[in-house]
Amino acid sequence: MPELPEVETICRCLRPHVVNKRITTVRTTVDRLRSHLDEPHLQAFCHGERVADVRRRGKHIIVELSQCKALLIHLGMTGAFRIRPQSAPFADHERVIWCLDDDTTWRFIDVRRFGDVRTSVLCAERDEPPELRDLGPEPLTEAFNASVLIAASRGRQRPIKNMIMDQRFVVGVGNIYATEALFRARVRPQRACRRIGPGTAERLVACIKQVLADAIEWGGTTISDFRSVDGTEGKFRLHLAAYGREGEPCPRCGDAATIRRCVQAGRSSFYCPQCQR
DNA sequence: ATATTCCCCTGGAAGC
DNA sequence: TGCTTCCAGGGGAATA
Repeated sequence: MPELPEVETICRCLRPHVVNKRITTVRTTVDRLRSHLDEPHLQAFCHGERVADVRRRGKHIIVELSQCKALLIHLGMTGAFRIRPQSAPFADHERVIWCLDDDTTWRFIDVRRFGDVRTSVLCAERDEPPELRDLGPEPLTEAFNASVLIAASRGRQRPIKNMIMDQRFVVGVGNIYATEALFRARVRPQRACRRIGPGTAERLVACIKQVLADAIEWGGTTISDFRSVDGTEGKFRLHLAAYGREGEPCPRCGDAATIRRCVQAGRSSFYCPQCQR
């Protein structure tokens, strides 16, 4: 569900609720999410800790505690957070509950349990957790640029869409924003990445950055599940040009062309056969 | 090494 | 109405 703009939105919304609060207790309601959930370990790890910061790396959320300890949280497809009073009973699909010292609780909700809550230890404050070392550059930084794309494409046969969704190449881009960026850049998702020239690479990189920045402005995209910590929906859905629009006229070509759907790497792609080449 | 396919899980929508 | 099938924003393991 959540890609970079949704995770960024959630981090911004979560921060004021948890930063500088102290964790008193951790409760889990299931044995496992994506990986095993060890309640005693989580409790020992978090007990008495003050939340120093909440930040994002790709689609991962890093909750920094003191002394380089951190929680690594991934939202998977349906993960979300809610802040509720200590007295509120457990609701459906609440998987991990942190009790804070201000009489509130911070709860991780995840219907499909594709999410993940792990503990980690950083080498230094503000450092990258070792578990995330293989991640590619952040798309909204200078480290992600056309030469990186060209270099990663060399000698590769895979479709460009698969490449930009590969978190080792660039982080944070999932199915929706890959689809939208390719539409904006007029690049067909099936195009072999090695067939992307320097000009097209520049255009595509710019479109990836722009679509992610736009989506952050609108608080992300809500198709069905996504909600921020305060329950608000992402408004970027109204600005999707291609995603989910199979059979509709292309926003660029008008009635001259119809958006098509195909399946790549097991996920739906949407594109205009006329203006995306 | 590289590129697909399968699978984890649940619920909502569409089809019959 | 009710049952079945398909589909979903992610990612990692298994497989060609």
